[in-house]
Amino acid sequence: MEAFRRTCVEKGLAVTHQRQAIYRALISMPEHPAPESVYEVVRSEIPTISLGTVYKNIKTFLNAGLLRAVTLHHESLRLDANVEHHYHLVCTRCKSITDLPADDLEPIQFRRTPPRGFRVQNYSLEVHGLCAACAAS
Amino acid sequence: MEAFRRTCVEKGLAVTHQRQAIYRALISMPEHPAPESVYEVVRSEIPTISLGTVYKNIKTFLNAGLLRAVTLHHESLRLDANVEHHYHLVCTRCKSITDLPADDLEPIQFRRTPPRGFRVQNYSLEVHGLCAACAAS
DNA sequence: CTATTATAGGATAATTATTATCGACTGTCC
DNA sequence: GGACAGTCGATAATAATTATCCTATAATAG
Repeated sequence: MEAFRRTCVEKGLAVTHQRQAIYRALISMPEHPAPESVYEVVRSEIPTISLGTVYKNIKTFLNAGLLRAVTLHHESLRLDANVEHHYHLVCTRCKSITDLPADDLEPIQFRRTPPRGFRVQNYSLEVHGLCAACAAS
Repeated sequence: MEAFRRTCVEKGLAVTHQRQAIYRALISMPEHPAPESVYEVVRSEIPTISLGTVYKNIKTFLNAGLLRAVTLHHESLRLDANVEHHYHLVCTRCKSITDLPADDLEPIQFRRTPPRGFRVQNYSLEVHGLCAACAAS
């Protein structure tokens, strides 16, 4: 929480009551919540907060690196007609996706059994970075 | 394309003009398009097709396993306040997400340099399967 | 080959998630 | 303590997706 305040100051962000409540809610929620759920939690502390404020600050926190999105592609469904096992190269700048053959990487190996009785079916891996075009600029 | 027709018959899906055009568009698009882009391409072949039909059939294809979505979480932004490097266990049934410490897996190793001048920044890995609760039922 | 029927398509409205706008308010800095 | 920029809350607007409903067409039996 102290680190949060420090980062806000560094980035020139006002440390408001609402921002602190939103951030506190986020770190208390390990279930990777959607903005709507964060709103529910924050509202129990600040009943007058608006959903727009929650969205705005989540976006602010994402830009400040205080927070991460689980996927880079939540804005729209992206499709893959190649149902063979393979991975993806994703450009963090232009969001383009290209295929990466599975055997370009060493196979994924668990060091211990997955926790909490999770029954593994398969896995997906995205390599993030800059595509050639974006790296050039 | 023959395999497509066979799968349709197996799953009791009518092999319509529109479905074939949509599927043909999909396999011709390696850029992992959004439904809107697929619609644009199909429309050049069937100008009267409706966007709703494209959406409906994409969903049908996903259910039939003819197609895959790049991410399981496109319907809404999912947040992660833990900015340390770690992975995710994702339940394919209830879509719940739990953290998996990075050192539960052997480190990811490239066998060859990534293609197309891609400059790697980091990577994200999701292990898909059934959580304990969903596996029980 | 034609009739029948279930399924699918097209047009459109509705819903959901997210973003923008704008006047009022409040941290921050002097 | 007051000025100013940045933030908030309310609300409207937009974007993505889904549902509805009536018509058209693919599958299939005869």
